[in-house]
Amino acid sequence: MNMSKKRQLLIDTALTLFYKQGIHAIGINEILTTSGVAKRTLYSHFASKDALLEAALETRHNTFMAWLNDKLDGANSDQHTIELLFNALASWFTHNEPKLGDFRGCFFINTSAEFSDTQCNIYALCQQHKAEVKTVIENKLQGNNPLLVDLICIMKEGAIVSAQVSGYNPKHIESCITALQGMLD
Amino acid sequence: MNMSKKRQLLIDTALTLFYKQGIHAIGINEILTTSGVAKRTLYSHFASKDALLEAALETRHNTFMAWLNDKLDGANSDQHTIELLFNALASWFTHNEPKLGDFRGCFFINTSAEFSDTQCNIYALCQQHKAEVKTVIENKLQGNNPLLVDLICIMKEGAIVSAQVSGYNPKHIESCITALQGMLD
DNA sequence: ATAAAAGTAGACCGTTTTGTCTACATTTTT
DNA sequence: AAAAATGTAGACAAAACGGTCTACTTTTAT
Repeated sequence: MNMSKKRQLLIDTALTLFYKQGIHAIGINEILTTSGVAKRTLYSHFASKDALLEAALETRHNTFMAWLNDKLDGANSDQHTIELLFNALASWFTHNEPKLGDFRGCFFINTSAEFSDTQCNIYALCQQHKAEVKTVIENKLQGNNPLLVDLICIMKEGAIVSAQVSGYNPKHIESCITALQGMLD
Repeated sequence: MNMSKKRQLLIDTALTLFYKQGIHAIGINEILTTSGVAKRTLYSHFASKDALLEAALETRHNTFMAWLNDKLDGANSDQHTIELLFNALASWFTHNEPKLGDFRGCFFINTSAEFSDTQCNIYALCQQHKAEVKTVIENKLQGNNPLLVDLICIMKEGAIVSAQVSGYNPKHIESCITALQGMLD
């Protein structure tokens, strides 16, 4: 059965460990001992480690999209949307978003960094995630302004990576908000 | 001897493979067979795989800084500096910068993604690299405008990551240049 | 109730991992 | 020229890797 409790436990455990430690740094056995599930069970649910990773990416995607939609909900102007978005990111960076877990960059960016084959399914899932996030932002904005959408997304990625590598800096978030809102006039 | 030809060959080979495939995805043995060097030789030069990686990060840092300085050289205005920077990035993304090798994101961002311990030396090297790049950009700009510097760096990271995950899009580069130049007034 | 099906546990397998060791070649010093 | 130090080669080792297999338990369907 696909909705097995163990199956979901495996996905959740894998996601947590993959996100926290990196994919190649985590072995199947560590996922099994952490979750308390047997190896045979894992391989009855998933064909391979990669298949488990794909399921984890899907789960993370759903979690993130729900979180993002929630955060952007109720915006009454583009100015407001930009503020909500980057304040949500700041909250994530400072480990105040329990739904997303302790911040260690973007799971999809990190995963892309570990997979060199841009043709593989895992890479495609990372791309898709980014495309869907962009669509959500696009739809939240009132006017049709592709340049603004691109900039918001680029600055979002830049803010995530900077927070991960160089550490969180509230000034960066403020800079992004100020710069983007300055483009609305 | 530290300047051994074999030593440098090992670093260069490791850098190429690590950058192209990811660090945990490449084993010591692959570096050895590719370079044609013996294992014992590697471990007389480097204490561990991590030590080799540190040397590779250092080499990459020097290469990148030389490339960046070269690209930004001769700018006669902040407007010009921004243009030179982002056009250089675009050229990198499209594999037209032989000094930097085939583009697969930023080696330091990718490396950070694979190492979870933010206290380890490897992470520190990634941070240092980003700080030094920021300093170079800062010094190229005429006025003292911390907000502008932060934004340039954030958009630079965002552009790199977007090009890696979602693919290169010339419009993104143009958007960055336009937005940043719009802030100079 | 019983039979079939699905889930579970963990020993096991071949490969690959990082790193060591012995034996030999080359270079440097005296 | 001889001796000491350094560099090189590749077999080797212990552990960890992803993945399979046999035996057993639990759930589901009739």
